[in-house]
Amino acid sequence: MTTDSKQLKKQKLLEQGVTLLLEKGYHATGLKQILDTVQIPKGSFYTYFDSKEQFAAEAINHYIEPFILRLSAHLQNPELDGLAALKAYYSELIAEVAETGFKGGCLLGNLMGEIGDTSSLCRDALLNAVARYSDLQKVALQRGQQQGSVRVDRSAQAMADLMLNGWQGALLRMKVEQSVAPLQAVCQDLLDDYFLVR
Amino acid sequence: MTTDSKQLKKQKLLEQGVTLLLEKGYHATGLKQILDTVQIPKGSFYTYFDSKEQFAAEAINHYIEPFILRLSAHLQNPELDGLAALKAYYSELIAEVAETGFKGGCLLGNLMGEIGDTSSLCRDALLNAVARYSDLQKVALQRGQQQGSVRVDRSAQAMADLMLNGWQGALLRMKVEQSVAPLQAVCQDLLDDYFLVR
DNA sequence: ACAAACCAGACGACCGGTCGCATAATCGTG
DNA sequence: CACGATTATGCGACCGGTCGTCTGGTTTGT
Repeated sequence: MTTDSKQLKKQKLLEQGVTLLLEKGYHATGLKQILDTVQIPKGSFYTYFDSKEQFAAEAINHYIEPFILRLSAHLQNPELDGLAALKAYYSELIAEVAETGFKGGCLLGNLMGEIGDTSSLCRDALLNAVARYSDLQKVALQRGQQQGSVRVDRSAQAMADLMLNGWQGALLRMKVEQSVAPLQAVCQDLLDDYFLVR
Repeated sequence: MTTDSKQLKKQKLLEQGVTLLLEKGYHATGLKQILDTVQIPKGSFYTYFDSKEQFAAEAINHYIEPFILRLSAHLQNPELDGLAALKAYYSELIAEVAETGFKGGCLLGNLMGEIGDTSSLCRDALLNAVARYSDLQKVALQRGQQQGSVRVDRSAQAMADLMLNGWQGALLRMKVEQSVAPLQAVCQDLLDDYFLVR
């Protein structure tokens, strides 16, 4: 098999892996199920990945990339200041999750809860992904501070972390309440009030 | 077997169940493991519970009770106003989790993430538990509002939800960062700043 | 013809759940 | 009260299924 098509199959595995991990979690997702849907024989799995655990770690990185790109895109929109970019980004996310029926939530949050303290491999991947994501939000807030829309008596990093934590908690609530209301609430509380200049 | 000793064994099952569910999650915890540690034969499990799922639902209720009692206790301390009671309560939780090595986090949060959108039985239990817990925090904040320490331009319920969501998100961060810093940060951001009167 | 890559199937372990047998408790009868 | 018959209960062994992982025969490419 060519190196190209191998990478392509690996990509497909990760893509489907993200979907299933997001839908059912780590332990409830079988490798067989992932392999079947992308038509890759079970015996071949270990030519792509060392183990299920390492597969999940790669899936984590594969998952976060689009989110970073999308937030970056909003940040490069010259019409939006830092805070407005964040608002636009989260509005988009809320609209999307409403369409998909409140399923899944965030893979990062789900795996942090399920295996964040039992799989060191995944913990490292999660740490890295969260750090990159958090940094980007920090940048957005920093810009907002420079532009005068975001308060400066709290560090951008602290506000980014609060936003991220509140969002993760709201995603959990969304799951059980089957509603985007918690997501809207946290965005409103933080982006439309707490983060504003006094 | 007497009804009394049966209830006692059921209690033991729930106790150990909570411990293991908290430590490893729903799907990674086997009934056998729970039953072995409390010396109850596997065949007897279904005289206590209808299924693993229903067992988890009961474990959820069994888990949240002590937290409600503890927060209630702080609220009944006449020396503390509503906000101070919340601060004292969360300080206690942080101190405890630091001693236990950042393991587990919150059973409610973990199960919301793992099975909150796949097990309707557990979802109902989670909804109920979260509602009771959230209500109690709302009461604390309401009292703080009456006593003049908590801002009144936001509803106590909204602030209670924000606190709860931020706390859950911080617990996830704690797991992967192996540190109580996220917990302290969210408490400080909300209880020492955002919730204060302007 | 040979090496490398691939993959079917098997492996042992464990899952949640069931079932029939052994034991215990209750009852009927002398 | 004694004792066999009958019912109720407890539980170890087992069910079909799935798990993640490994191995060795087969295919592929050179």
